[in-house]
Amino acid sequence: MDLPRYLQISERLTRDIAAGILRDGERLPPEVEFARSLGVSVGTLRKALAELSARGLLTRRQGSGNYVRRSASPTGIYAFFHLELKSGGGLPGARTLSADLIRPADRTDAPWDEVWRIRRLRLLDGRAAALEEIWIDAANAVAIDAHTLPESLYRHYAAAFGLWIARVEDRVRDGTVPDWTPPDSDLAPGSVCGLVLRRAESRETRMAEVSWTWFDTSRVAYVARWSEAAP
Amino acid sequence: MDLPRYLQISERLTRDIAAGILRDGERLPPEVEFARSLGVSVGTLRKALAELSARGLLTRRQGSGNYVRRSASPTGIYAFFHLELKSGGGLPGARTLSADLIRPADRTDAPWDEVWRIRRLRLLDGRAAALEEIWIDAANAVAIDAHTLPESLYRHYAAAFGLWIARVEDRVRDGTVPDWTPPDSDLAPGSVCGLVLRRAESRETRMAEVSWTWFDTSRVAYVARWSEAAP
DNA sequence: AGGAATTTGTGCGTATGTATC
DNA sequence: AGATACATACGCACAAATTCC
Repeated sequence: MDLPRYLQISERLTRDIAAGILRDGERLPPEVEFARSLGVSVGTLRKALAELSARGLLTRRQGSGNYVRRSASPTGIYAFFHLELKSGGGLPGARTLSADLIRPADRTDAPWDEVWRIRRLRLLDGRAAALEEIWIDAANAVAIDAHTLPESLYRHYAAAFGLWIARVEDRVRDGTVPDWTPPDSDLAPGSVCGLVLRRAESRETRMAEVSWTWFDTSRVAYVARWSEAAP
Repeated sequence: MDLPRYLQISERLTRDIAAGILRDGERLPPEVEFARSLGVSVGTLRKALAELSARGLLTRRQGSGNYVRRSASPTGIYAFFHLELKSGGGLPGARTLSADLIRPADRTDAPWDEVWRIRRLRLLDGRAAALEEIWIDAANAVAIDAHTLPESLYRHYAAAFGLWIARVEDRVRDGTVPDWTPPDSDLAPGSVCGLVLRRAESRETRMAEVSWTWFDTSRVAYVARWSEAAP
């Protein structure tokens, strides 16, 4: 699968930023010169830079230059996991509880006939923070074994099937305690605050659905950050 | 204030979508034809359409056409207003309750010495949905009169002072009922669900701070949407 | 202070590839 | 298979912001 050249460039720059080859605040070469050294037209390079700018990894300043913004960069894998410790951040982790192939015929809003239902305990700094339930369209997935599931499902699916998260919709709403309880966790199921719903799509096909129920609202919060370029 | 032509076009289309002139699912004319009728080049039109697509108001399908997506649409000016009707969408509006110049010395986390405190009732489809409190750094603002405040503070400030929202952080947390009550509204102050905090920045200087307290969680929800390009 | 050089922003046009109908 | 429509890519000219001398 040949990616378009502008995406090849933006991806390479993304890796360079993540790897520290391009440092925070560093200025890229002027566009004409940079484009020539990359062997593409200025327009193509500009489209790649616009990508990075939209992702917040780059600041483009007219008359000045393009500057790397490593600080504002989401950590990639966890970019769409919006639960954080109130004390700030927290390293996300996951522990798989179960993975079953089920037919959710009883739910009227079920998007597919047959799904893999994965239930995980999400951790922040090693401590239980939320319950996670993932539905993956069985028609587009592959056999899943709870014992071999890696911590980062995102990376696993990206590598194995070329899937990626194209769009996400968070919806915080009144919570209801799920009817499945996590084993040996110190969660207090009475203190549910909200529910976040997240969808992963590939092109036009919705392939997965995720929902979180988080507990202990005194410690864990929903935090979302947005960026926009100047008008 | 002369906006670039591609922004003029995207803004006009945004208004047309919000106003219902362009209906959900409707297909726009082919790009060449549309561009000609607008009197711009195809490239300029494409840049406008890319704007709308990034905002989620448009689905662009290669070989097929451009389709309006009203359902998933933040209306541009309201792109950072993340409260919606649970039934989907809802046209945002605002009614100013008060605008005062105060010195919040009592609050230890007050970011500035003197601020304009604007209190507004936010509406969805004309019905009260949330209370909004805005703090604007008085040193960087201009005298404010509650009676002449336009509905869209964002557009007002963008036009008058060249300010824009550069970054936003939403933080949903346990709510406390504000100590100021809205006049003649049918809100039920007992059903507070959460609090959203939003900051507007200009370059590196934080200049404003916004918080919402929304009521009636059976009707209004917090909804956030995200997009990411393929890896 | 001011003007020239540099650098990105906007806008136009065209050719070709690729998905859809 | 052919026509249609969007995606990618190239190149150029001028505007606007910044930087530098």
